[in-house]
Amino acid sequence: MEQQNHSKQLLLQLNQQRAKGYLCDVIIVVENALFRAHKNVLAASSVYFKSLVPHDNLINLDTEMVSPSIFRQVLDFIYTGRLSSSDSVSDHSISSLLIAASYLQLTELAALCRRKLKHNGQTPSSSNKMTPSSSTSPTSNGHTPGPLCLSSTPLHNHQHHNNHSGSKKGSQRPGQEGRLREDLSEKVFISGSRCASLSPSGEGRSNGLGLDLSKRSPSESTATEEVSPSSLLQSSSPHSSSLSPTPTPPTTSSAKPEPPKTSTDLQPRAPRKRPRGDKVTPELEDGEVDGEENGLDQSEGSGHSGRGGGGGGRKGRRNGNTNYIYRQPQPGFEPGVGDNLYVCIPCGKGFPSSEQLNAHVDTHTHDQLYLKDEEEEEEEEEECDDSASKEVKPDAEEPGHLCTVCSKSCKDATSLRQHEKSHWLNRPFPCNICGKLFTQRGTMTRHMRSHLGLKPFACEECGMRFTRQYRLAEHMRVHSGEKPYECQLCGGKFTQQRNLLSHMRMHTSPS
DNA sequence: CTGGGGATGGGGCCC
DNA sequence: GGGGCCCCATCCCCA
Repeated sequence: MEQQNHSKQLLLQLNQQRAKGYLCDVIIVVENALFRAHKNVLAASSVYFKSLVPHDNLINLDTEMVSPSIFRQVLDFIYTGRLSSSDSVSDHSISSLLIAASYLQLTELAALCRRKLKHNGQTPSSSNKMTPSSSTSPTSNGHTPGPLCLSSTPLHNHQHHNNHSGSKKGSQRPGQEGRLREDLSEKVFISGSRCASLSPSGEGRSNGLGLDLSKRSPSESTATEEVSPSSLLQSSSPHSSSLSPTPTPPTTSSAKPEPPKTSTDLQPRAPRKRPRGDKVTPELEDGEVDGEENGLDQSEGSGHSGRGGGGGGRKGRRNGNTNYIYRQPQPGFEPGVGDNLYVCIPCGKGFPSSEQLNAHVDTHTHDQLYLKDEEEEEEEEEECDDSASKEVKPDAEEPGHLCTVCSKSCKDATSLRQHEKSHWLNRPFPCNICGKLFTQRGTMTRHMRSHLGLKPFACEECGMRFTRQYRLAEHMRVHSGEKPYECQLCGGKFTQQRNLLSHMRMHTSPS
């Protein structure tokens, strides 16, 4: 007994889910475009993806090998077994597809392309150099094989992933692992910079994550094919910057040399049973993007944007401390509930399709982005809108470089400018993943790292990793036992200044 | 159950 | 852009 159309129906369902972003657990970045997909499907179709998806939730493809339009066809093929209509599949397109298929080790697609070219009288030789059979496998590290890279290195030897596996099993000392990871992280950053320079727009700005944060107009962003719902949301921002990959070889979110899969893997020898109970790791855990951005996973809480869910979940605690300008869900709206899988972060409205979301996103005016965060700032708002938010004047006439808003004295114009940014109501730097807005690019970049799990700083003692060097230094006192902060009232000593301050509040509080 | 301490994550801000 | 620091929030452990 056999269900005739079982596989066909299954694939159809998967493709429909992909279209909606439902349960998609990986994002493939190709130039300006983001493609959401299912790891299982990719792994089942491509040896290349199979080597990457277990470790990475964000895969950056080499734009020299595959363009967004081509990858779209590739993805369509993976999910349907068919190529696009013939009109769009010219010989040139087929050649490009063949290159992409070879690069991605999609043997069936590559064979299909070769047959097609042969049928059309073309010789696929030029592309054949990348065919799977020629062992041009992408370097397993995911760092692009590139046209000139014909390495047949076994995937497991791949430095990047090898590092991963080694670290998990403790075959490597935590410290060594940490150092290796750090190196890898740096490599990624370097590659990001390099790629930024290759950005066609010329405006490419590396965000330090290997992602080009070049500003793009909403129309540009929304026009991007297959952009994930979350990225669409980000794109809705006037300052939207589509999450564009740097034209580098498949760099992956793995800039993080693969973080431990679970919190327990990070377990320091001891301080705690787990680093943070509320947070497995900041990695882009499977489904995190979907869950948080699409509101699909209600169990995961409201996520970064703080919409819905009442602040539950791992990061709910952050809600009280965040200054989302654009976070309040519409009353009565429950993101991700029912068919409204596409949620607009700014207003919290849900839509059943990306098209409807896109249309809705366009209705947000520029002004909406600059809604005041706090009512008490209303008075300042006028000043800021008139002066600071437009262009902070050099303030050369102010003797002490006084802030026009709070009269704070700054040592020079640069400091003043930076200080005045704190008064700006607009936050020109949006996170492409959760949509949160920041006053400084550096803060946004740091925030993005938390999404992507980039933790360059590793403790050599326990292997625990941090996003900030300062945190690592702070953490090291756990191992050294150093307690440099002493309470002047009771003599209590603390490893961290903030805990001393917390302690001091205990002394000073009425209770 | 509660409060204090230890430890960590994230954002703001300044240098 | 990155480093450093501060602050807030939170979680876990333990007395």
